[in-house]
Amino acid sequence: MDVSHILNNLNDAQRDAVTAPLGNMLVLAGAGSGKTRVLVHRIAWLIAAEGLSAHQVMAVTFTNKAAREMRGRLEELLGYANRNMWVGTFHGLAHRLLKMHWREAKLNENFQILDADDQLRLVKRIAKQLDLDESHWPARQIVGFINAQKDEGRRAAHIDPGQGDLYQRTMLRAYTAYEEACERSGIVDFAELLLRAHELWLYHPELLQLYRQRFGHILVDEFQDTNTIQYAWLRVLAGDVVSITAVGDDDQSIYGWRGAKIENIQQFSRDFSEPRMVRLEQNYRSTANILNAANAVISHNSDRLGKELWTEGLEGEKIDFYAGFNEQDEARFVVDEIQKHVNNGMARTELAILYRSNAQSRVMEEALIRAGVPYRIYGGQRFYDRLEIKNALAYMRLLNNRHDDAAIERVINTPVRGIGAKTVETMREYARDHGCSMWHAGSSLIVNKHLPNRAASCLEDFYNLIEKLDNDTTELDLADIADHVITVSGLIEHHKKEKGEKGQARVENLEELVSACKVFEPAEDSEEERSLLAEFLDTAALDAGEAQADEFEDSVQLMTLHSAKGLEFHTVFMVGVEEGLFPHKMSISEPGRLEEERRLCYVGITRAMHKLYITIAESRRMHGSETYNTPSRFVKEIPVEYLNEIRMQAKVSRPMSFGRAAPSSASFDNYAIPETGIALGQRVIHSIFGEGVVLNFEGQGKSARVQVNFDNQGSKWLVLAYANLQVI
DNA sequence: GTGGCCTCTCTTTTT
DNA sequence: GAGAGGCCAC
Repeated sequence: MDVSHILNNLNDAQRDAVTAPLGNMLVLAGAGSGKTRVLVHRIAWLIAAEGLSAHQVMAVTFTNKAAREMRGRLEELLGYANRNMWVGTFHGLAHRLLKMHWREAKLNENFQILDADDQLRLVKRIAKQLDLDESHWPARQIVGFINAQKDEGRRAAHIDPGQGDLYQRTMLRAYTAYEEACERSGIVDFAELLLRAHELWLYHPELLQLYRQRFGHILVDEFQDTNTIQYAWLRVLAGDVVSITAVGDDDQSIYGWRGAKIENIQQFSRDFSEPRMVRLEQNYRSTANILNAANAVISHNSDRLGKELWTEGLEGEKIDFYAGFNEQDEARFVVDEIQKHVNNGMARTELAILYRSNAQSRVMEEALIRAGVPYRIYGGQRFYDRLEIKNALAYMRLLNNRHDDAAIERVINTPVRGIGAKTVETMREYARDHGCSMWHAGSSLIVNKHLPNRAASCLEDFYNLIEKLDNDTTELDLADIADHVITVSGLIEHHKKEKGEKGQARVENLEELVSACKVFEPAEDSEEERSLLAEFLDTAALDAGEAQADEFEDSVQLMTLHSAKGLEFHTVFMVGVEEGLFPHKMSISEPGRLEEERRLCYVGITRAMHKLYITIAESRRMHGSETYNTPSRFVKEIPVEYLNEIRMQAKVSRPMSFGRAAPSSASFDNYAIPETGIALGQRVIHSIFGEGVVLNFEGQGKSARVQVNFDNQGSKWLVLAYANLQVI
């Protein structure tokens, strides 16, 4: 077979990795060194040259986006779509296994996935049952504990209750109750997917045997992000039978907070026999300036495996640094620059705005909308995470599985139908006492007449509604089911009544859900026949639903630094690179977490191919109050020779007036800012042109910002606002 | 049981 | 600044 097309355009190191004989291999791949390329080409090589069938290859990634990308590139290279290949996220593959072997995993056939939001609600209810005071035992903390335990592969039963302090024992009680609740209603959270899949191997050697025989080779992307349970799952599956190609970069490990262990990279060499090591250090993505800046930043981390990226590429432009007066000004600068690039003919998809936290996207969005620039946001509030969508999905889940307590809790009284807290609490108690689901509890309560008449009849109406929905939709296709559900349940009506644009948007989202159902296609590789509804619900839980958006419109890309990993853009704007925001203030005090932030910065810088902008806002409104920020320490770690600081100087030569007391001649130098006592012009820190001018002044132990605009006639400067008097 | 109004809190990243 | 929870009047 001619395999030359698989090896064309690979450098020596890449070719080494691609053509390595079957066996364990660890590829340390720096940013932009062709990591995905190596993975995809290696799979093609294994099939073409090593004689594996697609059926025998498993490829694991972390995000659905990465999985889709890999599938797409494989199809391109192989020339056909691969239906048998197991390509997916850890969670997706675990889910697939559990669906196929639900009996062995001791699950209901219809088990549902509990997402983060529903998990938090469930834990809140449990904490209440256990009489745990919210202020002492925040539900978030309990969730954190439970997930951390699961990530380490520990069930409640594995933890010795005799050991530990009050904290441990309390957490353990909650964990135990939580496990029972999930068990009762047949729901499985994200971490549980991995844990159960691991236990499937441990408790069912015959299954393990089967899969060990089946898989000839496993490839793992982003290996530095594997956590304990994921590593264990791979380790057990592989045994000393199946070989693994692990690709990773310790400098890009950014999921420590989720239990990821960089150490797994070192562990790999110890656990897997005779691993071949390949280092990919030549960067094909970024210009030398960008790469040097990235190298300089990351070199401040200790405990690195050691790797220096180099490039044969051009030096390139310097990194532009811009300090905005506030977040509005920062956004305006970014959008102005974007428009310049677009006017020069650049595709908008080649421009990305990257930020530390989702909350920052809004200001950028508003500025883009004002300028009429199409954009697309990844992540953030996901489609399937929206309140109204989750409610609609909860109804659909009930059609699929009446015993899904999380779904019942969500919609039993949404829209309101006279089933109040009291009734629901009675149901919970009954369910707890009898170890049954809420649905079961409710019907028992009705039959045994344990409820006040009015409550009973309201509850009965709800049961009739669900049964009727189920009956009416058995013959319908997915989109019609969704349509039926949102109408008959009264959800549409409910949101129409909401005032303001919000209700309208929610109605539109619900309609969008119907459209999503219309175009939904089940995973091509279903090995068991399952209802389309069930498949849709699983997809909604595991996939963010980003594929819905029109991917092909030419739009500027907005996303968090985390979700940018693995992507590249011609021009990148890293915004809000301020101390306290990035690195985030929650991470500054712990050296380990600070280093993770720095790796995140490294990831951000290395997304840029040709041009990088770093911006900050000196003052930023966050959560309703103003904060004052200085450039991030990471900016200061970039040697100045790679930076170009953009500062605009205000040159004001016209007459101007300061509020009521208009000066007769114009110069900043001779006036004090009213009410502050600061003499203008003592020292202009910096200034910015926009609609008007914003000036920062400093002197006499104080600083101030003044916004100056033309008056209506455009002949006089007027001070519009002085802001943010600050003692320094 | 419902709905309006108040206060309080919590602020990161994702499957 | 938004969302959740508490409180109160109907």
